[in-house]
Formats: sequence, C-alpha cells, structure tokens
Amino acid sequence: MTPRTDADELTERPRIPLSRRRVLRAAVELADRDGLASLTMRRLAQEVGAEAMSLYHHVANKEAVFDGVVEVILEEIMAAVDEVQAPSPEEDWQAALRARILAAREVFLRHRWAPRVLETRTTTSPAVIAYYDHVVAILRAGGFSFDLAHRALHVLGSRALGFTQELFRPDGARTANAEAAAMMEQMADRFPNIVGMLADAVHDDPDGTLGFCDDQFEFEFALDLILEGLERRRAAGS
Amino acid sequence: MTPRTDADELTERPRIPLSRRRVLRAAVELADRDGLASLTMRRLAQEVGAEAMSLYHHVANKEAVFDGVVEVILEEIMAAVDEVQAPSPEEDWQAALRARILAAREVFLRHRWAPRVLETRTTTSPAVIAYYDHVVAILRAGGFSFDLAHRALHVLGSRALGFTQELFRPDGARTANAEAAAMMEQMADRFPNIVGMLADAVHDDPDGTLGFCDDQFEFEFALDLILEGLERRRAAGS
DNA sequence: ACCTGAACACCGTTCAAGT
DNA sequence: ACCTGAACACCGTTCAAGT
Repeated sequence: MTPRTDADELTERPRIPLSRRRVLRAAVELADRDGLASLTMRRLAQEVGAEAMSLYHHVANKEAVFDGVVEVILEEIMAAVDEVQAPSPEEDWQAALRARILAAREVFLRHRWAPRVLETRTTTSPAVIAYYDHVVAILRAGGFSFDLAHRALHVLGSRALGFTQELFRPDGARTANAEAAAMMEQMADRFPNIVGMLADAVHDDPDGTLGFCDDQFEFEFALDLILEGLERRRAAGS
Repeated sequence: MTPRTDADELTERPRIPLSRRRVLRAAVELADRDGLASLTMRRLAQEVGAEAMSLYHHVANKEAVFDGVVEVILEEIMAAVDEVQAPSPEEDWQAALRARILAAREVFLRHRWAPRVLETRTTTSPAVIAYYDHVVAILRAGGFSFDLAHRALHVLGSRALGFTQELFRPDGARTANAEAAAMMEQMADRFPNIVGMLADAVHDDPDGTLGFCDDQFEFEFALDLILEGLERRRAAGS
C-alpha cells in the first residue's frame, strides 16, 4: 500500500484498539442497521476497521459473537427494567412484573432481530439467567412457591423477556388493505373462519389505519391473561 | 466418466424422476437425520441422487425449500389432528382444542428442527392459514366472537400448533446432575432465587431421573392456564 | 423438458508470517 | 501481543451447454 501521510492521519478516525466490547457493540449496530443476515465476520471486521481474522483475537468464533450480542441486549434490558416506576412486588406482584416486562419489550422493539438470535442460543447465558432470577424474585415477593414460580417461567417463556415470535407476520411491507380484501375474497371458501374473523376485525376498525393487528394491544392482552391465570393458581395455593 | 454397464443398472436403484414432492420429502428426512444445518442444496441434491443445480427445476431457491418443508410438516399435523378422538367443540371446546394441540405437538417432537424453520417464514403459508382456520372453527363452535377468537390466536401463538421455543434448554446433552449441583453452588450468591428454585425442584424429584423440567408437563400446564383464561373471557362475553 | 459442469461471489476458519 | 494475507473447504446461485 502507499505510505501513510499526514492527511491520512487526519481523515482516518483515530485507531481505537480492538476489544471484545467494541466488536460486540459494532455487531449490534450492524444488525440494527442492515439486518441479521449482514452480520458476517467479514462485514463486522470492516465495521471496526480491521480484517476478519483480527476478530478472532477477541471472540472465539461466530457463535461467540452471537452469545456476546445477546449479552449486550440483556444488559440494555436490565438497565431499562431497573428504571421502571411500578409498585413493589410485595404490594402488587402483577403490576410490578407487568411493568418490567413491558419495559423489556421496548428494547426488543429497538432490536427486532434480537429474538431470532436469542432463540438459537443453546447454552443459556448468565445474562439470561440473571434476568430470570430477577423475575423469580418478584414472584417470590408476591407469594409464589418455588414450584409455582418454576412453572410460571415456563408459561411465560420468552414473554417474560418481552417478546413473542409472531406467527402471523405482515408479508414484508404491511399488506395494503385493498390487496388484503382481494385476497380474503379469494380465500373465502377455503378458509371461511379466518376470513370471517378478518372481515370482523376490519369492520371494527373502518379506517383501517391500525392495520389488522395491534401488536402492543395483543401482547398486553396475552400477558394479562397469563398473569391472571398465575395469580389464580397462586391464590389457590398450588 | 466410464460408460454404463448392465451391472450399473442393477446396483443403481431405479431412477425415479425428480419432483418437487420428492425433493421436499428428502429435505425433511435429511433434517430429521442430520440436523437443520445439514440441509444445504448440495447435500439435498446428493440425497436424491442428482446435482445441486437440478433442484432448481423443481424449487425456485433455498427459501422455497424451507417453505415447502413447512408445507410437508403442516400436512403431517393436519393428518394427526384429523384422527384425534375428542369431544365435539360444541360440547366442550376446551377439551376439543386441547386434544388437537397435543396431537400437533407430537409431530413437532418427531421433527425438533421444524419450529426453527417455521419461525423464520415471513410469508404465512396457506397450510398454516388452513390450520389456524381449523382452530378458529373450534373456537366459534365453542361460542367465541370473532374478536375474541382473533385475540385467542395471538395469545396461543405457536402453542396452537403444539410448540413453544424453550428458553431454558439443556446444554447440548442434558447436564449431568452432579455437574448441575456444582454449578448451582457456584451461582448461589449471584442468582439466589433461581438457585433456590432449582434446589426445590430437585428436592421434589429426589431420584433426578426426570431431569429438571418435564417438558410435556410444563407444556400442558401452560396450555391449560391459557385455555382457562380464554374460557373466562368468553363466558364474560368479551 | 430436464439435467449438468464450470464458474462466481460469497461464507467461516486455519495457518504461517509479519510488526 | 496483536494484527494480517493467502488459502481451504464450504455455501447459494447463474449461465451456457448438453441429452
């Protein structure tokens, strides 16, 4: 290459030495900006101004990058949850847990690719365990036995962290209403119940500004149903 | 290559012509046997005794293979669900839906990689819509408004199909009990609540033969809690 | 119509060599 | 100690050529 000149020194941003921390932060930023598929070792190296091979001095391999990225997200969630204003768990465990879960959810709304990564982790990270430890603490303060708290974690699953994998996802860009209506008419005989349901939903929302499903509303509906079911079992002393 | 001989004709299995159907079935078998990571175009081609490029005459690309694989699994689920012995939905919608969901779950237990594929599909396949249409039919027969049926689908999410992504998964091979105990002692100060919970669970199951979590039990506990919550809202007429 | 070989533009990762 | 270039063994996919 050509020798470095003073001009280069000025235009180049100063070389911050590589570190695990810096690599992981860059990975999150890259996924935020260009999507999870863009998170390759080569692109990540480019992002931090190094060669792909340099990354291996700070992370063992690509799996370790995914593990680390989950760590970073979990820290963001922990910080968000700590700042929540809510009744103490002793006073009202449902309100306390609900508020924290909704705060965690906001983090995932900022990193929509993150659930997909979290669900591929086979070894549960200490950061995830720490989060669930916090959830169990709230349940215990609310009067749960360890046994019921354990079952509660399974019932909540990823919802405790603030996300659920939506099975009915909009096809890429949200399907236009006109297009949706045409599709519904075409499907009416094959899927009479779904079509009836969709027709009803559109009727309830004549402007159609909200689209078919209000994610936040559905998430809270499910969360409340689950928290109520758990409270009933707790009160029954199971 | 060498010219074909009569011996070749006998040892070679007769060449069944390639077809979309045959490709997709082979894809499911390959994932069952060697895991989802092994499902590459090149290995799939090998599986059906052809070159990778030949596949492209029957499927558009790899995404289409995943779409097709979901189709095959959904057909298997539909067949399993159709054979279920259960009360009619008019009589007892909870029992009717519960039995069908548990039947669907058995299909996913045979294809443990399938949830991961299903959750990456961005365009909801007709097969999935058909399944959910069936679920809505049961809810309607049980007295649900379209609006509540819609919310029920969101609450159930993938559980309606018989699976949930387990966030606490055993690390590869199920962690040995001795190892688990050692880890717990080490974690006691950092995660007091989780450790307490685990200690309690082990106490309930002194032999430890079941391991920490009984997946089937947890799945049914969550399912029942959710179905009860939905029934309460239906009875309240929301 | 259906299949194929060679080639292209990517991957993650190893290794030996640089400073 | 930290970084790198070349190389290896893979990917999915295009294209022109075969039958």
